[in-house]
Amino acid sequence: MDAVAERAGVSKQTVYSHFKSKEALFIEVVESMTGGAAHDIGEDVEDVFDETSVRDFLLEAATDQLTVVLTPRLMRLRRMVIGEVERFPDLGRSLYQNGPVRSIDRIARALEHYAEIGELELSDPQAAAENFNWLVMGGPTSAAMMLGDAGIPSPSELRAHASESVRIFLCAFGRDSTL
Amino acid sequence: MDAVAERAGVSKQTVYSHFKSKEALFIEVVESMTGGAAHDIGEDVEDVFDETSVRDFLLEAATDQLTVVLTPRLMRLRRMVIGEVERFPDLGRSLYQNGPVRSIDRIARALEHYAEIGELELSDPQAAAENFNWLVMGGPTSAAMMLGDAGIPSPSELRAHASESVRIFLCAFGRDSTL
DNA sequence: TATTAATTAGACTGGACCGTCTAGTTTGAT
DNA sequence: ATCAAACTAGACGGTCCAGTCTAATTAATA
Repeated sequence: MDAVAERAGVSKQTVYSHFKSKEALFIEVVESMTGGAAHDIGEDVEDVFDETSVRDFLLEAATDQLTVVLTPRLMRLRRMVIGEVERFPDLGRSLYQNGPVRSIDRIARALEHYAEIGELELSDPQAAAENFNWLVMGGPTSAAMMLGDAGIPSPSELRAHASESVRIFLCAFGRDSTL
Repeated sequence: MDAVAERAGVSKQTVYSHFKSKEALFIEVVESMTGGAAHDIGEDVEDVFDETSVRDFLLEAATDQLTVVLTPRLMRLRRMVIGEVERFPDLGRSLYQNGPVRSIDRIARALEHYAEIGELELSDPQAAAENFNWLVMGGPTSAAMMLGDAGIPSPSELRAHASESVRIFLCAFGRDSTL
């Protein structure tokens, strides 16, 4: 807390006048950062399915997500929250909701749309969206979690990975016409 | 360390005679646990590709892996290590090597075999194995990381997830004959 | 039996750090 | 100008905890 005050250019007392305790400050930081990142992703691609093909939509969704999430700031946050999950379960839930769940829901809505117009063949959009999400994010995030910021792949690696993930997904859920 | 000594039924001094410091003990615990889990998985399925179909092999590999890794003990270890990655990067590397890397290598060898006998169509077994691994493990492990032990899916959910993952993978890499 | 090595319980040191308190200063509104 | 509210620097108490030290006990070996 001394370091926080110094970094903020403010006295420790002032920090405590804004936040009841270290725990309260920690919680607000996490909620704000996760909410902010979710907003960043949601803004970039907002319900413009109609104009783009499934493949292009998924590719953009994947690369956006990879580039926003795989940031040293967010990865540090994630590591910290995970390390404290047992002490502060709410933080973990918040991160999970504002992170994966939000992205998956957005993708699920898109998949449902593409299924309706006959470009995809799937019975459970939510499940398919989950599979897509983790196919894209699972490897890179896990590596970044355990290997530190050095484990964050380069932008070109991310693009290649996104494109291969989309290919696999479309093999499983795409109609012949879209392949 | 007091708690460790008490739990071991031993004096604190004795703990310190076996382990130079808390950090040293921590490291040995992590290496031992990760190595042990890797051994468990490797043992169950050991180079018996020839007798089983790709689908059955992948299904068994996926369920084995899910059931071994998604254990409260291992998930707690993983959370702890991730939380300390910046302070102890070696621990993270060790966990990554003995966990994901080992599994992926094993799967890559199998995929190569099945490609040779014409049951799979792939140019890069390592990359395909990575995709399979994270398709299977990404969702469940991430949920367990952030939601705590309560986020560990039930055995039946795991089976369903494994089977769906294999289906998707085979859509992308299977030969028509194997579908 | 005698001697040496290992173990034990528990006190203790030192450092880190959260949160409070004090006394003095700045700011802003009336 | 005045008064209240907010801010500042920094000291301080209290707690937690890693690692050491001590004095006594046990185990093992010659």
